[in-house]
Amino acid sequence: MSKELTSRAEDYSQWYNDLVIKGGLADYSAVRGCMVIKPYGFALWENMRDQLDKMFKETGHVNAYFPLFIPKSFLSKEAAHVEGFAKECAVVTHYRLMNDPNGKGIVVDPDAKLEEELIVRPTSETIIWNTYKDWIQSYRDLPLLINQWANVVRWEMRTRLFLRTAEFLWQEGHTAHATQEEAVIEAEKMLDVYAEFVETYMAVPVIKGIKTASERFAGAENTYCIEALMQDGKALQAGTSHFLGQNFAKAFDVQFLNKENKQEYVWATSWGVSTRLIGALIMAHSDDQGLILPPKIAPFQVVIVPIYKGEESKGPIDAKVEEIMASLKALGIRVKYDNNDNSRPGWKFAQYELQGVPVRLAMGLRDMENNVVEIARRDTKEKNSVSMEGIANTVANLLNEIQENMYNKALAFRDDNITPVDNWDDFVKTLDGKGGFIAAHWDGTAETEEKIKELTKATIRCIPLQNKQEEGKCVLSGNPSVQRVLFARAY
RNA sequence: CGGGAUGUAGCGUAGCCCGGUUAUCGCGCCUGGUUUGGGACCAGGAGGUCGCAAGUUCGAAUCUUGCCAUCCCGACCA
Repeated sequence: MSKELTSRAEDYSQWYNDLVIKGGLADYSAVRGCMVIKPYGFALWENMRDQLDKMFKETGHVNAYFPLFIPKSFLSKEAAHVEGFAKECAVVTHYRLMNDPNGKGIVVDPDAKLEEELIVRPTSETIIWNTYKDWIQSYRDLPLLINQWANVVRWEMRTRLFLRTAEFLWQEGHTAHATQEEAVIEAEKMLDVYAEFVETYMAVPVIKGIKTASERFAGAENTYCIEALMQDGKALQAGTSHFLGQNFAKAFDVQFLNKENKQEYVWATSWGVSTRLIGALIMAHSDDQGLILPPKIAPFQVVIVPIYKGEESKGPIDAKVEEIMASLKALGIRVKYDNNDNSRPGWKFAQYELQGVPVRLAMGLRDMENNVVEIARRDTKEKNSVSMEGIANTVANLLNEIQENMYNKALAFRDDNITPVDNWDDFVKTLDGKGGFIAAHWDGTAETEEKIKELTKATIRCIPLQNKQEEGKCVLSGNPSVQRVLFARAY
């Protein structure tokens, strides 16, 4: 394993790649644009997934699974939807291979052409709504609140580990409701679930808002989002929740009989977060020594490193550590004991810092004699000798403190990087210098939005929910505006 | 798909301009030993279609042409 990590200041992209690869989370694979999520990275994802899944179930949702393949004709039933996704779909055209009759190797059997091509799902709205059509007849069948954990494929031109891979893991919730009001409430509720998860568990502060028409999901009436800020001043869309209106219900003819015995189209939502969240986690917290993972979702919350002095010290140290392990596990703390004799303590210290393990304990003969243990926290890199008395509680309290500290630090950074701006010069200067979110007046037109994007690469990340209404002039056009919106360059 | 760059061992690289024994070095890996409080040391060892193909040449990692792949910057996007 390589020691050298590119520094954040030197090359931010390379720093990020190094964190992912050398931190042991994932790697590029043999397939262009696809990544291998390694066991350590997948353990992180599992912790995130399990917590989200719990929150979905607490809000009344159930899990199901729909096919990977979507008949081509389904995708084209909703006009905006196909428009948005057509350019990035992988297509299955054949179902069989054969030996190359002209030589060596294997070729696609031309006789095995599919009558209708299958699309590898870029998202599952169409196949799901085609199914819902059969599941929904009456208002008594509503609401239908289903989530699926799945992989999807979007054939992106340029990929980045976790942030944008050709295939990614995610969850997608798809709900059907009897009324518009109920569907809107659902979309907003799930946005709240996402925000709570990202802030409480990932320690990444987010801004809840709605997307402008041009940034909206293909086929949605309204897209809610949570936006996070990365350490390089760029924004990252961390999750979205869509109010789909009756668009998919109409496209797939999903009607129900209401209490008045009248046919109505159902109202829909969809919402999703993906492995991209791991990218957000990395870029929000890490430093030049490596990853810094929040205790609530870290694969290991604590690693214990023994400091041996000759063969004879191993037995006693191992025995003492077993004691500590038992007391930590009794409090539900995820702990790893690394008494691998092939690497030395210094190597292990550096390695676990690179991997972002929140707390490290080091136990040697010297500590045992004094009934203490060395405790080091990853977020601040502070090291202390603490008493073995009540060590489990000491660790548990420290884990909570780290979680809180990580959030507060990220929050302070985020808040310092929301800059109100009132004229075009400052807008450009702020964007090129400080970066971050810019709170500026916008005249509400797609033309201005597009123009700003062309000029600066900044997009409207969102119009914050419960946004303060105030009179102002658009930062570009000078036309009247009723509120500030958040601009930023984004991933 | 446009602009730029790069392909040499698992990873990172030297050599290429100016063709010439057995392709350089570091990390990692294997064996044995000594070690262990911040990325250990000694000794020995294994590992290569020099991205692929064709051409020039007595001779190609090196020159020429074509192809392929990857990365970065755009466009696109969770």
